Amino acid sequence: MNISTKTEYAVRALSELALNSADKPISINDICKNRNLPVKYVEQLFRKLKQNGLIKSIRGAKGGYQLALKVNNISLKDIMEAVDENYVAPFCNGKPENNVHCIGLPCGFKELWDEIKKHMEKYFDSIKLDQIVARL
Amino acid sequence: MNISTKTEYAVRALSELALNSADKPISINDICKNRNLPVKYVEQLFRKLKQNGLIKSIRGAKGGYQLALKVNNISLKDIMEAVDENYVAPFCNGKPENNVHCIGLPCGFKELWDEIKKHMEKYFDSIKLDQIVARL
DNA sequence: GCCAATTCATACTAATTTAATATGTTATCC
DNA sequence: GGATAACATATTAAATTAGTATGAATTGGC
Repeated sequence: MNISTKTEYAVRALSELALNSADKPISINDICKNRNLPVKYVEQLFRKLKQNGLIKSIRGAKGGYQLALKVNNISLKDIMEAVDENYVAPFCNGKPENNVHCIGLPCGFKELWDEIKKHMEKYFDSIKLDQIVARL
Repeated sequence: MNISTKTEYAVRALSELALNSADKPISINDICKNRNLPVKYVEQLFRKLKQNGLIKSIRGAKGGYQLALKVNNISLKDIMEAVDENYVAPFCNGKPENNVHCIGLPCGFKELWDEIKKHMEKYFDSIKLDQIVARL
């Protein structure tokens, strides 16, 4: 139960976008230079963020990335979901193959983990990028 | 960001204690037989749970474990904290050696992670063992 | 048209963490 | 004194995560 490096890097990089890409796109290279992040790793994260519609890209020289949505419309949940897909993944997901510990027993744990998951998603969804950036 | 196996196992095993150890202690062997958990692994978890004052033990034959506190006085947070110490551990903890990404920059991220951590702790602390057991 | 800058894509390696096992000691009941 | 069970530590195995390497496709500017 912790914030993954993926999430942390994504938040850092997206903050850079939020602050500096309003008029012209900013390249991963510049972002990583500014924020001291590993270029190739961030590239991977950005591909996922793009697939999830959080950012848009311009290819070729002078290209780079910009936010695809308003800063107040991108939540920490969106970021985590994009970059770290099962960011809330309890062990028992109710599927028999993952539930070897409850053989022959009624398993009341799935419900619990589901509830926790729902709570967390709601909470992370309430934290928006603009609030994050406002504090920097 | 997920519920670790450690936490899951601990909750399962403690549920067994909550249900079946009121009058006489129950051994790890029995718990693990009932709940299909790896004995030696659970032993390790129980040592930590004991160190943290959540359970008490009776050594020797006919020995075993019992809860050291009321079921409504043991929270999911207590369990996680005991068994999975940094169960909420964001990457940037404000210490310089973990904060290489903010060299020369004011780092506003620590605050954010701290706030998240506080929220989670409060939430997990609100979930007590009796509520968990009541659902099984 | 070509070169540099840049995104896009995949494969691979390294490091770290987590899960699980192995071995053995100590205490206690019968 | 033997069986049972907690206690303790070390080791191995598996899985995940972080990071690197390589290279193709796209585009702007000279």
